[in-house]
Amino acid sequence: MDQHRQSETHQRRSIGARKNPNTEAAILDAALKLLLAKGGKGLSMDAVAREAKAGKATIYRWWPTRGALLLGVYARIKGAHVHADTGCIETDIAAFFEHVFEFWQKDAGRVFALIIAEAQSDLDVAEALAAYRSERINDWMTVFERAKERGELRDTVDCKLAADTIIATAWHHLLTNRLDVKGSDLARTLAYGVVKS
Amino acid sequence: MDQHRQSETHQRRSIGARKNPNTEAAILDAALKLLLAKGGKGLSMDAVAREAKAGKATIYRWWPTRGALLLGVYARIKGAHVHADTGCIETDIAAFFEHVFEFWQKDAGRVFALIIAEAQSDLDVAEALAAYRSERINDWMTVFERAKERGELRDTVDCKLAADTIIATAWHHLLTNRLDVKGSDLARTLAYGVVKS
DNA sequence: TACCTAACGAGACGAACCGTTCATATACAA
DNA sequence: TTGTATATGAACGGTTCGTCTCGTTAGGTA
Repeated sequence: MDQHRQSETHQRRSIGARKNPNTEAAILDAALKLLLAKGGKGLSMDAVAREAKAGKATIYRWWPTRGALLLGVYARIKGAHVHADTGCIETDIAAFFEHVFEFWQKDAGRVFALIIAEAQSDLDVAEALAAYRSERINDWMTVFERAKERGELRDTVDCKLAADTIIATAWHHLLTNRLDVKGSDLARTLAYGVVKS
Repeated sequence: MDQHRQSETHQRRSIGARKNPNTEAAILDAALKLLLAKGGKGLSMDAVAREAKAGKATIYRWWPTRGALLLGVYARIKGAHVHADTGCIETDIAAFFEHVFEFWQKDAGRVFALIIAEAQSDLDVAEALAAYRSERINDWMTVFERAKERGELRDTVDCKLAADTIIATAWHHLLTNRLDVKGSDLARTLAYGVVKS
């Protein structure tokens, strides 16, 4: 019968007046799969709907733009940021680069790079990215202020600018596809600068 | 008559077996105009063709992808890079940031940001951007090596990494829409790092 | 229980965009 | 003058976009 046909092809259906977590998972999985298989331009709403066997209205309901979908994918695969506290700011920075570059070398890097790209032409993504970036800056500011309190840093250091430079370096290596550098080299440059004492 | 109709609506036509410079100018102007008026997503090949009153085949012949068109627009409005040589690396860096941020605050910044974005999903643009970036890195490496020779820098400084950090900082401020910072503040952080002597 | 509301898959719809094809117009060479 | 090569613009089929409708499912509420 007709009412059985769809149940035979695939089972996922409405589970009532609430979001179906299976549907959400299927859509985000499909988006990530397409993204990795066909690159950023392979991620179209139509293709995701086909791949996930979902209705387009369902996708647009939860992720109204392509950028929102990208943010959803990244949130799904992202773990919590943990900052090492080795008592030495240089090794803290080095550990951060090693950790984030390794994480980005799996699928997450391509997703995050596309989010930065999308932010250049989608104001909502830009705002979400700015908020996320602000959190990361604050994380690093506390690390720097801790280091300053224990007398490791020069008193004139602007902690916010220092934090910003670290994030800038990380993003830059992601965007230019150079995630294979040694974190310790980057850390040395950022910790000591260039000018002789 | 039919063969006169098109000549009446607009005059630009083939000038034989060579590129029509008027057409090139009209297309690049149209692309820039759309880009500034409607943002990155307003720049479609169709819209450019309409705005420039040109055939799409003409556009695709000279700029086979959207990214190539972006590169063409940027090349058209970009001036030559000149590096100050004040004898002090910190003020050289500060002058660079002031100069490039001012340049980017006019239309060029939006164009270059979109090129970086496009490079995340277009391999050709990524290669062109890498080549361009490589030139800028080399510029800065010579500046740093000059400073090292006159004894201004620590001997252990990696000039390439230092150059990379400057470009990273500039890009980051562009991508996060913060071109209104003081170049001297950025220069101080990059020149002296954070760690006490 | 009976009704209301909301999520879901499917796909139709017009608009816009993509990349290509084709016919024509022009310059240059033989 | 005639032939060839290239630039140019209009048109075409296919894809994507974002919205909408439809029938179905199931939780929440009275």
